[in-house]
Amino acid sequence: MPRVGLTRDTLVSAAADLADEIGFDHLTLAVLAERFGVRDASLYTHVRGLTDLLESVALLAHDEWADTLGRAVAGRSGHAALTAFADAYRAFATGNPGRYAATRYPVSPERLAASTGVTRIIEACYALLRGYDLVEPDATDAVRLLRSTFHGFSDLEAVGGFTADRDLDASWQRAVNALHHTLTNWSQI
Amino acid sequence: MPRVGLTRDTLVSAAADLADEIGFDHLTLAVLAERFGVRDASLYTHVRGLTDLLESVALLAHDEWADTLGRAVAGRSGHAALTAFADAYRAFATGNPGRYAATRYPVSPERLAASTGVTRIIEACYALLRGYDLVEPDATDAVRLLRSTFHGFSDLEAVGGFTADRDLDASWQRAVNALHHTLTNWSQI
DNA sequence: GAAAAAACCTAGGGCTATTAGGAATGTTAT
DNA sequence: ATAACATTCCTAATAGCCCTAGGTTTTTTC
Repeated sequence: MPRVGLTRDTLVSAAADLADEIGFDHLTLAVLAERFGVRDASLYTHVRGLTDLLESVALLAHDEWADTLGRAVAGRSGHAALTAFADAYRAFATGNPGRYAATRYPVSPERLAASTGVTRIIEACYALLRGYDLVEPDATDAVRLLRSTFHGFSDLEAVGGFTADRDLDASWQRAVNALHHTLTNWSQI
Repeated sequence: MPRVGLTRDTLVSAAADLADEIGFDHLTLAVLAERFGVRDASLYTHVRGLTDLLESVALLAHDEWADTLGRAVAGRSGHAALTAFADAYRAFATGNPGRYAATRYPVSPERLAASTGVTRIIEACYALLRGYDLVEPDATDAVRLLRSTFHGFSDLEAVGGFTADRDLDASWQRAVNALHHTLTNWSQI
C-alpha cells in the first residue's frame, strides 16, 4: 500500500480543523489517525504524544488569531480600531470554537516563550490603544480590561451562558461602545 | 470489613474538593474511589457514571457560588454592591479553581433547568443593577457586560493569561471602577 | 541497484469508564 | 433472635485511549 505522507504540520492543521468540528476536548489521537486511515501508533513518528499535539494546536490557533487581529487593527485607530478588533476577536471565537478552546490549553512555558502568537495578540491590543493615548500603568490596565471583556463575552457565548431573550449582537455592540466610552474618559475613573 | 457509608452527596462534595485540589479535568472516578478506599466500580451504586458526577459537581458549584454572590449584594447598592459582587466573584474563582472550572461544564438542559444556581447568579447580577436604574433591554446588556468582564478577568487570571509586570489587584479595581463609571453614565453610551 | 533513512505496522501494557453478577453487611419483620 | 430482604461493595471482564518496543515496507540517497 502506498504511504499517506503525513507531516507534523499536516497533522497539527488537521487536528485544529478536527477540534473545530468535534470540540477541542474530544480531540484524540485515535480519531485523528482514523481521519488519515492510519493507526494511532503511527502518529508518534511526527508527534511526541497527545500533549505535544494539543500544545501545537494551541500555538497554531494563537498564531492564526494574532494574524486576523493584526489585520483588523492595521490602518485603523480609535473607535474604528476598537470595533474592528472586537469583531475580529468574537468572530474567531464563534467561527473556530475548537481553535478558540485550544487557546486556553496550558502550553509549556518554554514553547510559549518560543512562539510569537500570544505576544502579537497583546501587542495588537496595545496598538489599538494608541488612539486613546494612555500611559503606563493605565495602558496595561486598559488592555486587561479589553481582553477580559472580549474573552468573557466570547466564552460565555460559546458555553451558552447567555439565555435572555435579547439579541446577542446588540449586547456585544453595547459592550464595545461601553469600552470605547471608558477609554475616552479614562482619567475620570 | 466495615462499610464506608458512601452517599451521593458525600461523593459529589468530595469530588468538588478534589477538583479544587487537582483540577477539574483531572477529576476521575478512579482517584475519587481511591480517596474513599473503594473500587471505582463501587461508585456506580451512587452515581450513574462520570458524566453524572461532573454534572453534579457543576451544579453544586453553581449553588455555592450563587450563595456567596447573593450574600455579597444583600443589603448593599450602587458602587458598594458592585464591588462586593465583583470581589466575591473573583474570590470564588481564584479560591475554588476546580469548582470554578466545573461551572463551565456542559450540564444537560434538563438538569440545568431543574437547578436554581445559574438563575440565582444572574438574579444577583440584576439585583446589584437596581441602584443604577436601568430599564430593559439596557439592563440585560449591562448584566452581560458585567458577567463578561468578571468572567473574562477571572478566567484569564486562572489560565495565567496576565503576564505583564503590574499588580493584578490594581487592574481588577480599575476594571470594576470602569464598570461603575459605565453604569452611571449608561445613557451616554 | 544497494544501503540508509524514514514511514507505517503489529503486539502489548497501563489507565480509565462501564457492565454484570456475586458476596458481605445492614435493616426490617416476625 | 432470626429469617427475609435490601443495599453496599466486591471481583471479573470488556472496550477505548495513550504510549512503547520492535519489525516491515516504502522512499530516498549515493
